[in-house]
Amino acid sequence: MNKELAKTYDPKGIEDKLYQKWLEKKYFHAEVDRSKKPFTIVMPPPNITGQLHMGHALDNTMQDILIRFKRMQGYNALWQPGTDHASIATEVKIIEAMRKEGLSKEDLGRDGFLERAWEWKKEYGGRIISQLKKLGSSCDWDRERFTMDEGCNKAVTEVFCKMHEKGWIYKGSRIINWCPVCNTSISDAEVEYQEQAGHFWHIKYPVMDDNGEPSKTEFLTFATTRPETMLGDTAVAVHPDDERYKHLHGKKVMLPLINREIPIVVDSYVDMEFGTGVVKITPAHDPNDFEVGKRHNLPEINIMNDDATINANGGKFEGLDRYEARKQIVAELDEMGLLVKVEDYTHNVGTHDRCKTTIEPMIKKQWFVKMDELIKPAVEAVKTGDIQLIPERMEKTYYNWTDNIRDWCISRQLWWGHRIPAYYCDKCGEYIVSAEGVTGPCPHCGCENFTQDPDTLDTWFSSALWPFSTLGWPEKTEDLDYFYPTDVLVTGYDIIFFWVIRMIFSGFEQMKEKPFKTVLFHGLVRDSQGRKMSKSLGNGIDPLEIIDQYGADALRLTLITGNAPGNDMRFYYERVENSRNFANKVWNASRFIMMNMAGKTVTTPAMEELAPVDKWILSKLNSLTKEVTDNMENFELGIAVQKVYDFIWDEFCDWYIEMVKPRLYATDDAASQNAALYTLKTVLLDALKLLHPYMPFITEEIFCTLQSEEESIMISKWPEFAEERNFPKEEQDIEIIKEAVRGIRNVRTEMNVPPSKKALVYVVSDKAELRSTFEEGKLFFASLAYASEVQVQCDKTGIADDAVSVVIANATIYIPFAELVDIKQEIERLQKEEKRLEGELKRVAGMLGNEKFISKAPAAKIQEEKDKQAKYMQMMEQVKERLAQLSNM
RNA sequence: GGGAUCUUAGCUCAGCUGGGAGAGCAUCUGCCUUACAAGCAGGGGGUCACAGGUUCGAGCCCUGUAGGUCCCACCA
Repeated sequence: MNKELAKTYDPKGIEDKLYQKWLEKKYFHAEVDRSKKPFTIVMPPPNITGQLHMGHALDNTMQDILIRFKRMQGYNALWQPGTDHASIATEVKIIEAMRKEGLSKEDLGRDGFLERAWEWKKEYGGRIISQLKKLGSSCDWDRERFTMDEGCNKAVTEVFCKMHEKGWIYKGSRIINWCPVCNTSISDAEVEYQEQAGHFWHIKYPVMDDNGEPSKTEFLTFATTRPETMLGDTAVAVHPDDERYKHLHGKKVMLPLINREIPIVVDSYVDMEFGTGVVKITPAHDPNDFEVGKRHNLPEINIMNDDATINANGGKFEGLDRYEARKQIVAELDEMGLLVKVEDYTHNVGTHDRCKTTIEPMIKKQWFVKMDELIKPAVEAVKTGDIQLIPERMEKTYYNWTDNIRDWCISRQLWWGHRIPAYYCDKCGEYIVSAEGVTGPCPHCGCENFTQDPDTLDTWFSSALWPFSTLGWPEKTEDLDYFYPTDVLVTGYDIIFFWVIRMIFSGFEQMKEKPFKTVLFHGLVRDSQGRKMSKSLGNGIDPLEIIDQYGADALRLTLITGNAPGNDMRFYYERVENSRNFANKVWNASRFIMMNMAGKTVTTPAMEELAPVDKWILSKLNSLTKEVTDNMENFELGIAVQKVYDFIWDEFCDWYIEMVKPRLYATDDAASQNAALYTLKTVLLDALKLLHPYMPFITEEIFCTLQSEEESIMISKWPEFAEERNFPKEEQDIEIIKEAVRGIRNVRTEMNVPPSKKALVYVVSDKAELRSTFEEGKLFFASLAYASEVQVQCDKTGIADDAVSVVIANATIYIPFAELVDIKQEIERLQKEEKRLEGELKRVAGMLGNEKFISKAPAAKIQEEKDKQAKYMQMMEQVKERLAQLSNM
C-alpha cells in the first residue's frame, strides 16, 4: 500500500493538515441535541496579553483529552473556549508600550486609551488561540467568547445590578490595598507577601503633662517598621491590663513634627508581650489600626497621594516619596532625641502580585461584594460532594479561604474593563445603579446631569460568570438549559481563590446551580531544576518550540504522564524525547502492518482460524480497554495512558508482532496469515483509539491510512469491553509461553561443555515448567507444561553457528549462545528462587492460617491464595529436585 | 502562628480502598535480526527519611522526630 512511508515519524506538516481537516469537518462543533447526553468543559480563558506557556499547554491538554474521550464515547461534547480581557495585566502592558512612544494614559484620554486597548485585543487576542490550535485543542471555535464581548458585558451588568439591589454589592469607605504604581486598589487575593529585610525604629512621643505641655521627662516608647505613617497617627494604644501604662489611661501624647495632641487609647488588640506594649495608631494606613480607630472614633488622616508621595496632611514633608519621607522623618526625630534605637528587622511586606510594588493600605471609597451569605452554598456544595475537587486535599485549601472570607473589593481604578454601572448626580452626588444608564432627573435633587463611576471591575468579576455567561446568560437559552451545569473544570491550584471559588458562588447565586460537577486541578510545570518558569529567570520553555521539534503529540504525552493531579511537575527534554520515540514506535508498528497488508484483502476470520496468540492479544486489548476507560472516567489520565503505552510497546510490539512474524514470513498458510493480519489491524486500530485523546495527530494519520471505512478516528466509537473477545484460556496459555521463552533466554549452561556431552537445561518459573536436554548438539524440549492441564508442544528446535532457535506456537525464538550462562549461576539462581518460594509459602500460610482473613476476605480471594499455595509448593518441589540434579552433574 | 504536602533506584517521579517494590532517563553487556538503532535482548542498582505503634501482614493506616516545598494569616 504505502511502502514509501518514512522510517521515522515526522509530525511536521501532518499536524496542521489534520487540524485543518477537523476544522473543515466541524468535528469540534457542538449544538444542542436532546438525543445525546451533553458533556461540557469551559476553558479557563487565557489572557489576551498571553503567549502560550507550559501551564496553558498542560491545562489544555488535559481538557482536550477529556473532551475527545467523551466525544468518542458518544457524548455531545462541548469545549467552550474564549479569552479574558485581564484588565490590570493588559492595561499595564499597554501603558508600557505607550511609554515607549512617550505617551501616557492621560495623553490619550479614556476613550482614546480604550480604542488603543481594543486594537491591542485585536492584535494579540488571536495569538494565543492560534497557539492553542497547534496543540490540537478540539474546542468549538465557533463559540469563542471574550470576557468583554457584548454578552459578557450584559451578564456583568446584570449581576452587578441584581446584587446591588439585594444589598450584596455596596459602596463603602474602607481600608483597601493600594498599588501606587498601577494606581489602583487591589483585592486581598492579589496581595503577595514577601519577606524583606527592614528596620525596626524605636521612637518615643512625649506625654502631655497636666499643664497641657509636652513633658520633658515622660515619654511613651514604641517601635514601628514604617515611621513615615506617624504623620497620620491619631492615637497611641496600650493594653487595658498593662500595669506599666495604667497611670496614663485617658492622657494624651504630643505627635512630634506635626504637633498634634493625640489620645492614649486602651484596646485589647495590643499585645503586651510584643515590643514595649505600645502601638501607634494610624487608622488611614494600616488595616488593624483602622479597626482600632473605628472602635475609638478616631479621625482617619490620609497622608498620602495615590502615587505614595506625602500629601498636604504631612506638613512640610508634602511631596516627598514615602521612602524619602521616612528617611527625613527618622533623621529629624533623631535630632530631636526622640529616636531611641534602630534594629534590623525582617518582616513580611505586602506587595502587588503583578508589579511587586509594596502596597500601601489606604482608606478609599470602593465597591465591595458582601461575602458572608454568598459563600454559604459554595461551602455546602463541596461539603456534600455536590462539587468534587480532585485531588481531595484541595478541599482544605478551599475551606481555609471560605472560613476566613472577607468582603471582596471589586472596584479598580483602571480603564480597561467593565465600567461600574453607577451614575453620580453632578449636583448632589447621590448615585444610581442601573443597567441601562440613567434617564430622567435625579430622585434626590432633580438634577439631570450624571457622571458614570470612572472605575472598572476586578477582572475576576467577569470570569466568575464565565461558565454561564458563555452559554448565553442572562438570556434563557437552550444552551444553558442543556449544557449547564458543566461537567469538569480543569485548572491550576494557584487560582483556586481567584477564580474557582468565585465561579462556584456566582453559579449558585445566579443560576441556583453549581457551575461544574468536578474540578480537576493540576500543578505547575517547572523547569528541570524545579524552578518556576519565569521571564526574569529566562528559564521558560516555549511549548511551540517543543511542538516544532518533537510534535504536539509528544508534548502532550510528556505533560500528562508521570505526575499526579495537583502536583507540580518538572519538564525534561529527555521525557519529550521518550514520548517522541513512542510516537515513532507506533508509527513503525503500523508501518509493519501496512507493509504486510499490501496487496492483500483482510477478511474477518472464523473464530477457529484465530491462533492462540491472536486470541491472547485480542483478549489483552479487551481488558486494557476496560481498565483504561475506568481510569479515564476517574480522571486518572496519566495512569490510563501509561497502560496504553505499555500495551502497545511491550505486549503488542515486543511480543505479538515478534510471535506473528514466522506466520507471515515463513509459512504460506493463507487462513493463518489472514487471521494474523486481521488481528494486527484490529488490535492496532483499537489501541489507536484508546491513544487518540492523548496523541490525536499520529493516531488520526495512521487510522486514516490503515482503513477506509471511517473518515476520522476522532469521531469513531470508543472501544468497549466485548465478551466475545475475552479469551482467558488463551491469555493464560500465551503468558506461559512468554514465560517459557523468557526462561529459554535465560537458560543456564556451561558454554564449554562439548555438544556431545549431556547437559540438562531446566527452567522453573511461576507459570511454566520447561525441561530440555542439550544432547548431541540439539536442544530438545521434552515438555512445556503448566499445572497439569495445559500442554504446549514445541514445534521445532534448531541450532546454528552462534544461536539456538526454538519455535514455539509458531514463533521462532533465537537464543544467542552469548546469552547462555553457566551452571554455577543456575544453582545460585535456584537457591534464590528457593528462598523466595519459602517466603511466599510463609506469607500465604500466614494469610490462610489467619481466622480473621478467612472469615472476612471474599471467597475468590481465598481461593486465589490457595491456588498460589499449591503452585508454590509444586514449584518448590521442582526447584529442590533440580538442585539435586545439578549438584550431581 | 495555622494548614497542606513531600521524603521510594544515580536523577525525576508513579504506586488507586494495607496482601508478591515500578516507569522514564542514566549505567553495564550483547546485537545495524528483512516495522523501528528514536531500536532489540538482557544485567546491575532500593532495610520505600528516621523511631515507635496498630495488624497474621505496612511504601500505604496512627503517633512522634528530622529535613524540603507550598498555601493562608500576620505583631505594630
